[in-house]
Amino acid sequence: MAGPTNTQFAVAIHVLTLLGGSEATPVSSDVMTESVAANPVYLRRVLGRLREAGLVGSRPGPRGGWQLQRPPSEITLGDAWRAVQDGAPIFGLHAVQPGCPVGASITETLGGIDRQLTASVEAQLDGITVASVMPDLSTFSAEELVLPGAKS
Amino acid sequence: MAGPTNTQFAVAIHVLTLLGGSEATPVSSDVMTESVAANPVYLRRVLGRLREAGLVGSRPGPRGGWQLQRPPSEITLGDAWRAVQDGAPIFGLHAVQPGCPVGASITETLGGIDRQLTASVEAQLDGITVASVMPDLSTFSAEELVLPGAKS
DNA sequence: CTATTCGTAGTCGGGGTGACTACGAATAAA
DNA sequence: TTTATTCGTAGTCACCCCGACTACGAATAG
Repeated sequence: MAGPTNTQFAVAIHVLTLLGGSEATPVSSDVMTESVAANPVYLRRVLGRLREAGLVGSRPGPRGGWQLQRPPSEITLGDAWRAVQDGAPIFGLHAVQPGCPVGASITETLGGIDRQLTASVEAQLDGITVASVMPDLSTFSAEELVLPGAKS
Repeated sequence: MAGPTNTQFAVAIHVLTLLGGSEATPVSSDVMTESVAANPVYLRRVLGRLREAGLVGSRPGPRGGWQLQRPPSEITLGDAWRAVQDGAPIFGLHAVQPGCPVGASITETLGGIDRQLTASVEAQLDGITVASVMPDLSTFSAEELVLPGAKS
C-alpha cells in the first residue's frame, strides 16, 4: 500500500554508475538526463546531496559537469543511501493520545525498532560498492554509455 | 526526504497490543479510537487486513468487536508487517530510458537489493512478538488500558 | 565577450494517505 | 419482532509530498 517514493536513491545509484564509467571527463546533468528518465534540475538536486556527502564534485562552465571524488570501488550504496535519505526514518510513528501509557510504550518501542532496522539496512548497503553494481563496461563503448539513445 | 507513511504498521501494532490486553472480551473499533488517535473507519480498514491474515477476528452486534485469534506470544511483528505492507517494496524503482543497457542493469540490481532487504526486515520483525512489545499489564487496570482518557 | 553549465527559487499537477460521512448488514437483547 | 449496537464498505474531501518544469542568476572555459 505504501507506494514508496525512493526514486532519489535509485537515481543516485544510476548517476554514480554513469560517472563511474566516465572517470576521466566530467558529465553534464543534461547528458545524464538521456539515460536517467528525469529532468536536469531534479538530477542536480540529487547530485547536490551526493556532493554534500563528498561523493561527487561539480564544475560549471563549458566542458564542466560532474565527476566522482573517489573510485567506484570506494563508494558504497550505503554512502548514497545516507546522502539521499538524510536521517528520514523507514517507519513512520503516529500521534497517540497523550497520557495513554500503552501509546507511549508503543511509540518508544517502535522508535527502537526503527533505529535497529535502519542500522541493519545501512550495514547491508555498506557491503555493496558502486563498482560491484556497474555493468561490465568492457562490453560497451563510452559513447553507448553516455548517449544510450544514439542521438545525432 | 521520503516522508514515510507507514502509519498502518504502527496502528496495527497498537491495536494488537490493546487486544492482547483484553483477550477475554471483544473490543470495539470505537473504543480503540480513544487510545489510537485515528477514526473508527480507518481502524476497521487496518483491522480488516489483520483479519485477512488470520491474526484477529471480528463479530458485529452488541457486545461485539475484535479479538486475537492467537495468543500474543504467537503473533510476530513480521505477521503484522506482511498483513499491512502486502508486498509493497521498501525501495521504489524508477522508469529508465528503454534500451539503455546501464538502466536495465540498474533496475535489475535494485530489484535484487529490494528483495534482499525486504527479507532481512521481515526476518528481524519475525523475531519480535506482540507479547514482547506489550507494556507490563500488571501495572494497569483493565479500565485504564481500554479507556485511557477516563471518559464518563 | 559569449556560450555553456551549474545553482536555486518558484510554480504546478498527480498520487497517496487518512479523516469523515453515510448507509447497509449482521447480531445480541428486550 | 423490534431495537440498539457494531461491523463493513463505498464515497468524498483536504492535505502533503514528490517530481516535472520554467526561469533566471552565477561561474567558467574559450
